[in-house]
Amino acid sequence: MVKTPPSHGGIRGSNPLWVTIGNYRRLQSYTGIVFFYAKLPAQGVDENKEQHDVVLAMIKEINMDYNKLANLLFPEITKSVADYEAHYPARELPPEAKVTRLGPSPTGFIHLGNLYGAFADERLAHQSQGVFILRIEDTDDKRKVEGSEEIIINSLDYFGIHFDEGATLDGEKGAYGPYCQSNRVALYQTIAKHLVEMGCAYPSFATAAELDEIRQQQEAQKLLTGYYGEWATDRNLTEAAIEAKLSAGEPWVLRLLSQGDPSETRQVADGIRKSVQVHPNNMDAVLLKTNGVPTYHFAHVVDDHFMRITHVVRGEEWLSTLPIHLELFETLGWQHPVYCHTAHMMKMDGETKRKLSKRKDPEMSLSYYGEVGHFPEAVREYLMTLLNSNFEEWRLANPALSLEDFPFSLDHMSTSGALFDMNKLNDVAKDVLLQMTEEAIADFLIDWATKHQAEAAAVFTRDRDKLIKILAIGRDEKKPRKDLEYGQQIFDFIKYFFDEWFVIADELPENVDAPEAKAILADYLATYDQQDDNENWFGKIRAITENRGYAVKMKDYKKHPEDYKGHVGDVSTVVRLAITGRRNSPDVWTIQQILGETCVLARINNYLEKLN
RNA sequence: GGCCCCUUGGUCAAGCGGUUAAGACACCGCCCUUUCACGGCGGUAACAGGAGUUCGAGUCUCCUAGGGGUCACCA
Repeated sequence: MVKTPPSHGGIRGSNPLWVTIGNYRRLQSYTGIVFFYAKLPAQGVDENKEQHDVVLAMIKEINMDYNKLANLLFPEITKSVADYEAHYPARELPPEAKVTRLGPSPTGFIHLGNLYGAFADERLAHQSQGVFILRIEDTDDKRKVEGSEEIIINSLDYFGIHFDEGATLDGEKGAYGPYCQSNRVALYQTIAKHLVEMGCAYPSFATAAELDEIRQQQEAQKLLTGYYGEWATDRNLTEAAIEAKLSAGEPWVLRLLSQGDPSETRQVADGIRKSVQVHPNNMDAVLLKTNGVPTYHFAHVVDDHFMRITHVVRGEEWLSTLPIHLELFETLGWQHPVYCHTAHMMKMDGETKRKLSKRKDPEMSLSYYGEVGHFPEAVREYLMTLLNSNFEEWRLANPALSLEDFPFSLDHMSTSGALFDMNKLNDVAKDVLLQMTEEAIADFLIDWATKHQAEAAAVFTRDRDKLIKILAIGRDEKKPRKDLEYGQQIFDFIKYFFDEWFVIADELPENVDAPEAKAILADYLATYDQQDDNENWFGKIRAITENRGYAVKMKDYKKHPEDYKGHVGDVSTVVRLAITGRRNSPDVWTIQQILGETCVLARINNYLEKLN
């Protein structure tokens, strides 16, 4: 049998409601103003004059008690809510300006999914002449990792996410700080004290063992687990009992005295999902932990109110605790921000998809992308294709415009989780790199190698001009080459240009055996001239092809393969193999121009020897 | 298990009651080609299932199923 929530019987909103405290039952407005008061087991209100007077007296008394309790719990707190309202005035911004914030907890780990959300925050704010804030949510000591703030800031900076306000590498910036939650405890406690004064929060001394006991009973009875309703026995603690426990030094947490009725259903507007269905909260959620530091739920509400945040972008895992946040905003009489719950970025795990996990998916870590040298512009471009469904279409129409020119909008965000697709990222990268100059790519590579690829760093730095020439191959044409993706890939792709890493990696083509290859290379050496232009050079290839019985035209070979030893591609592949060590490479003549005569001849001679 | 979110091809996704159900990536084939790449042409491949509303449903309703998330003094 489901028990009726014992602590209320009224309807939330503008209507008053019943609340039970200890042996008393009272009727109050949802902002905490007490109208009537009666001893249990009263089930209704007797409105006769005599009782009314008694009630008024009791109200006076109980209000005194709340103030007394508040002072007992928070003797140090002397400021009022109004003081803070004055200290953090409304922002002076254009009407459409959005104020957003990123609130990472300093665990030192930040992954692609976080970047996805951060990018949305950033676009929303900066596109509307708003403000983008970095707030460090360090309310859990256990999770704190030394130096992780720096990692977070640097990782985001690498991907072009810059903040207007909040924590920075050298101190804090902005008038709504402090921006580390651990430095805002006095503020949280002031609001907490206010809640106690209103009779909307109370100290709870329940130990972990007691909570566990409650949970087990609830499970046995197949009831919803948690500290709520009549299970929340510390709601009934008398003033004397509280005082005794406090002076005995018993640890306590501050809990919300929830007044919600979960049997109701509400639709809440959401920036991304249009509307989500929730049931009002009835959990007496912990507001302040034993150490006086707030939980996320409380800190979020207080901070986003006083930092004057307009839009909260966060993952859909927060949907389930949204009712707690809504109740807090309402109880405090504050307007809540526009919630924007994003879909999770997913990953394939065996046969099924799942949310990205910091523990299981190190390769999703932003630091990983830096290590293998993904270009931030490419990652941003890819992320935007996931962020807004109409972005690819826009990009097709505006290939040269900056990403910042794209009108990002919440309306085009997906509500279902997207699988991260490395393939697509690399494809996007090719186009992005095409828009960059070779110099910019080279400088990025040198910078990347310096940090993550020491052996390449020395060579790239020494041969920067050569590197630029290599990167420039085939980019000027009407149909430019697109084979550059990310640092490590580019390094592997161009290694053969440098003697440090040059090796013969591939086999001869099927149509050519070793003696034949030697003959071809001998012919090639005999007429080799570094001064040849591309046309002359290819004329010589054609001559060798014809003289040795290969088809000069691919078409001829395909028609009558039996008439030839092979085709011109086979001949050039032998030469290519000698010079690059690979069967696949850009135009051989261009490569020779970059390598220089000495190097080309040496490589051919070495290969000839190898063929013996 | 309760509650919430989600569900169009392998992947990302258009679609807002009438379409031959777009496009991109990947894949396959052909063409071009001194290789690769690029490019061109073509192809395989989808509305989770079932009822209902309607002249007509991927689009609206309900149910079912599947996936995901969440149920802490973690965020």
